[in-house]
Amino acid sequence: MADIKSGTPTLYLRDEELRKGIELLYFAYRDHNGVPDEILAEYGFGRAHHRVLHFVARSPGLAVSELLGVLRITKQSLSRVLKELVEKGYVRQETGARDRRQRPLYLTDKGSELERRLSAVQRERMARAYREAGAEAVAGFWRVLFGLIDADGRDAIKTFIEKP
Amino acid sequence: MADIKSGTPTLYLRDEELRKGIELLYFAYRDHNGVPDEILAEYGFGRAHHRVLHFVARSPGLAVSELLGVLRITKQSLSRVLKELVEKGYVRQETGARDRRQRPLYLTDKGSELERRLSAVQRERMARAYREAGAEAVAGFWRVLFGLIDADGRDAIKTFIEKP
DNA sequence: TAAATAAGTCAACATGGCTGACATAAAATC
DNA sequence: GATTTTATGTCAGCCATGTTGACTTATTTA
Repeated sequence: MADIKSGTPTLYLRDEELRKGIELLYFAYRDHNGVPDEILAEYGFGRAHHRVLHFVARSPGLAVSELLGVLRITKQSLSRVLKELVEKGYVRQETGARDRRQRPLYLTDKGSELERRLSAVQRERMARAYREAGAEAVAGFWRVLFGLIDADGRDAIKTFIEKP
Repeated sequence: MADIKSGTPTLYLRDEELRKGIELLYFAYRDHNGVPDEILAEYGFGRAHHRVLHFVARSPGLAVSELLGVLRITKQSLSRVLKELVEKGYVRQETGARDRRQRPLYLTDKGSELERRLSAVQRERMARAYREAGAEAVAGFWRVLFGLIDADGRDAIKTFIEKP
């Protein structure tokens, strides 16, 4: 209705396109995490555990503070899941070589195994989507997702992901 | 390190590409919901309320069972947020015309206002990402996201979104 | 008339965010 | 060398939102 007054008819199409992105993002994100959630439940874990496993697998030796920066949660929230992962033998903490206050994080063999199991189902789904959509679509997928990330978020992930 | 032993160099690129999609999806989804979450908090609402507002705005007159089907949550979970939205005057429930057991959902003026406020910030961010990425990228974005959705999920959203 | 369906409700539990306060060890600074 | 800052950990409690299970009411369908 605001559209009628605004006199910019192209806005209709535009809004429809924006809404489509918003909804697809919601449904895709949900289904992308569906199977991993079921697997995690077998272990008494949740999505938060998965994130820790993912980023520790991604950057072995990651400091706790670095992980906090990536996840953008409080240390109390992280502590809860990290503690469980360490106690159950999925994550190992060493003492920092340069700075002995730090506790660099590593996956144990058991942790690597679970991480691979979880990421396998996500990678398979992602691979299927890539295959169905084609290489050009994949490049566009990355570009738009990157554009959705906050300015400081883009900065924070620079070490992980180069600008697509 | 496992990679060095595996001897399948083509796998590197592929896995890197899949991981990139997985991580970008995580960061983009998080930031996409950041500002709306803050706005919702002003009203004492959460993301679940936003979803209800979104889909009721999207399909006025939606039956409760249809909303449950789209959101894929239990009616007890929905009940909690729907009740609040109705009590606080953001959502209105009528009695179904054809089937009087149904309670078609509509946004009140107040509800529409909030929904527009929430969707505005998401649409602005999405528009910025579209603009930065270009029209071709947007098409690819849709195609890959669609491919990430479960087979039955694709079915369920047919009424909302045509296959990109 | 009986059975199925749409919606609502109560209770209890789990996950994973949050704030606030405080403790310890190590590094950095004065 | 003493002090301050930093990295990490911990306790306690709150909130939002998902779950299961059991049960009710009104209405439609068979």
